[in-house]
Amino acid sequence: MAAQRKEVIKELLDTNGSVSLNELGEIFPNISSMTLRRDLIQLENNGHAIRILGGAVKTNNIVAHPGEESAYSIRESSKQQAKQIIAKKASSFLETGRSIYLDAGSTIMYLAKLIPDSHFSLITSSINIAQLLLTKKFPSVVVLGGFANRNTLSMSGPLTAPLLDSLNIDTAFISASGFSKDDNFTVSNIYEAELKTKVISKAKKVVILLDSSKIGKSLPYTFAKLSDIDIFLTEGTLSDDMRSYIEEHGVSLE
Amino acid sequence: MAAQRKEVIKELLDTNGSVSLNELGEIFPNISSMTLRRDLIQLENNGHAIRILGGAVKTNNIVAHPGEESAYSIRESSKQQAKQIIAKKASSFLETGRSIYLDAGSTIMYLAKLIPDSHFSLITSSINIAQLLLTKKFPSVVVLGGFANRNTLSMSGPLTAPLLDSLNIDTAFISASGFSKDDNFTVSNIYEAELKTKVISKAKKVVILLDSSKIGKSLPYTFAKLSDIDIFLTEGTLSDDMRSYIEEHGVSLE
DNA sequence: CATATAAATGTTAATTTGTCACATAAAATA
DNA sequence: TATTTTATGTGACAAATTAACATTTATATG
Repeated sequence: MAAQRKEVIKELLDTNGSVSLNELGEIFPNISSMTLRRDLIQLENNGHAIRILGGAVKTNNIVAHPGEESAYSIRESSKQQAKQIIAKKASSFLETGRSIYLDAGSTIMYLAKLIPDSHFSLITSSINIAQLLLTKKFPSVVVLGGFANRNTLSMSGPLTAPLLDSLNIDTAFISASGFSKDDNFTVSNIYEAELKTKVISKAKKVVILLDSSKIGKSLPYTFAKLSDIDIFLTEGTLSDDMRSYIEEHGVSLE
Repeated sequence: MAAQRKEVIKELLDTNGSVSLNELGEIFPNISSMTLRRDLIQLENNGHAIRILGGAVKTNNIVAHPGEESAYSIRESSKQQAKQIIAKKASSFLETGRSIYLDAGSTIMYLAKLIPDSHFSLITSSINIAQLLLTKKFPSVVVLGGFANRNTLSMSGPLTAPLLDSLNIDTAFISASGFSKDDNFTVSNIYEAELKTKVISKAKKVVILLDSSKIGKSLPYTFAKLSDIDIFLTEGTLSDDMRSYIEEHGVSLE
């Protein structure tokens, strides 16, 4: 079947960076070269590849996030939508020419996708986000090094802090795993908490992105109190109680 | 003159994103198409372009696979096997418990795939390799931060060096874009050259991985001389001349 | 300065790759 | 079932690329 064949070709492109028509001919012995050629033409038209003599090579096509392709439960997909809404709100705080910190996390990933291809100085500790940002032409991208965490695909720990010392941050977009009245912004990993704290202390403006499912939750490590941040973005409707609590602390809530 | 012509072609590539041989033929009416072709081949070898049917396109339009310059060319895809052979050889130098540096580059990517899921301390400047390593359960992974390069998907530059100061390296696996008698190990990017030099100076044992197509080529920046390295891995058969030259310098050749 | 050597360029034929137009088969739709 | 639409196959032809060799131009070097 055609669609399946194209999937295989796309995967080959992803893993090897390129495919030759000869290879394809060996993989699909009873498909004519003309058809394989046409497959590549399609991939080229879709922007997945560009054809070169004898085959094709992959273009700016990134596998953005873990599980992007796979089917989501309705519940999960509604979260995705929430994250996109939040990312959209956050994008209005982007200013060309500024130095911007992008935290790890899928909400921030959506924001990263919305960043226009223009002259920003982008700083991130996330491997995935770095990879996405590098598909753009203009922004400069600095990746914070350090110990890499398998779960978050981001760096933190003692090696990371020194790098930050020589960087200035205009706006930091930060995510959290929990927000509660008692503990405010929390995560489950102490190194990531330390990093976020440090970034927040350096940033002129701090924007928190938090989907409403995380509100009311508390995890082991607090990295910031309400007074440390400037803008709180979420998608749902908060209780009046929570809303006034946040705004009382001088935080702009959207 | 040749150099000037290549400059013009490079500019054309930069401004238009692509050039066709027909265009070039009109711009340089008294230069044979063969020569123009050879110019494009050079640009491809230097990583500035990739050739397509009838011309070439700029590489920055294409996003990267780990690796050096011409990793995208179909003509290189035949080298994948060579790279795997080299990676296989290199894997015999892996020792559990050691601190290992993995350079950026597709040959090293193959090596990364061969690393057993066990307790290594792995250090890398490559985003792709980091991502691959993080799929394993046991090794600890440190990513070097710094300015990210769109083409190689790896970090280098002034922010990167300080991170290395606090790390020890038992064995460093390094790739190069060229090796020649005159210049020894070369790459096309000065920051990457600096990083490799620094890594080599810190490593107790240095293993170079180089597929034979790169032998005899020279790029702008030398990052190491033969005397700096311990083991030279390649797949093809070298000329007796080259072989003895390498071994005379006390380098183990496999 | 002359000559040897290397590097760059030109020429051509053979080979490879690509395109086009049309035929056929398969799938979708009415 | 008939009718479109879509996907695939075929082969002749055009175009681009390669490879091998010839020629020119630059560069050493005695």
